[in-house]
Amino acid sequence: MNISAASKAAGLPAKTVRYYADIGLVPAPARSESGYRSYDGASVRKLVFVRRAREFGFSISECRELLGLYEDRRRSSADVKRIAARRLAEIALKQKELQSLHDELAHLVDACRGDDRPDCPIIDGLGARRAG
Amino acid sequence: MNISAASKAAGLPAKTVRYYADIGLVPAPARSESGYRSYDGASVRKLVFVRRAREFGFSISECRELLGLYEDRRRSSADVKRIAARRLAEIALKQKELQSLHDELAHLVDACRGDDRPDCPIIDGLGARRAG
DNA sequence: GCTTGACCTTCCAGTAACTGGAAACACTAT
DNA sequence: ATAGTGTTTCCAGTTACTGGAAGGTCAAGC
Repeated sequence: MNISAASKAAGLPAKTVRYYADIGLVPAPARSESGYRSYDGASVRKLVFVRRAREFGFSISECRELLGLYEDRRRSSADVKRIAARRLAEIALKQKELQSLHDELAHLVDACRGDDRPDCPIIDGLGARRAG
Repeated sequence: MNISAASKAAGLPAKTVRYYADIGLVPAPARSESGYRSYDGASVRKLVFVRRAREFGFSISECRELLGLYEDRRRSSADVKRIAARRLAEIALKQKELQSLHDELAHLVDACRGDDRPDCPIIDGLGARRAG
């Protein structure tokens, strides 16, 4: 399996597949005689795992941790749950921030007539923070 | 007003204030005889404007646009509203993504006993995408 | 006048996680 | 033989800063 087949199977760009091996996130693949990278099912499964974890917003360094646990037959669920719960808390926080951002900006957009006149509550609203 | 006073007034690190002038986002400030940057109220107002816009998630390039409109006495509300509405749509999309991410990860965390046993729904759930 | 310390300057490098592109080699089909 | 596609390495660029080194400036205290 050359890199483009593996990258298609994993759902990642070939560049990214190379990159993940370069930084040691996944093991460097075997090479053909001519130097082509050669992938098997196990490598692809790891790449899928990493892609999924990245989609969940885990950082590369968290992916390293998770991948370690993924490969370790003796890992406890507790370790994994700890990392996932931390990530979940970050997501919840991000959601709250995004919500207040949305509300504030939506308020400004609503207050803006959107016509040709220079008077604009959005610009005014960006100029100074209101209480809250 | 030296840079640290201006940066405090604007609510930005001094490094960032320098950076914004370096990339031409705000005009380069006047200099004292000894080469110190010297800020006035107008520069500070612009910096506050940029800080606020950045807090709203506008990119530097969008800030450039908005700042241009902010400074242009003849700008129409429509221009500003268009940029803000686009940003609002992006925020809404991000919110939806974050929500499904949250739900899926929360589901996995709930399904995990979090004990010492190696059986772990989170790890399993990262390995393959379920329908949905 | 001299020192101390805070503040200022420029410049270079690093961060996260890739992505784009050039130059050159390998493989396949015609 | 040649064309076209796939692959390799390596370097640079992206975004929006941030950290740090080396050195100049200013005000206060002795």
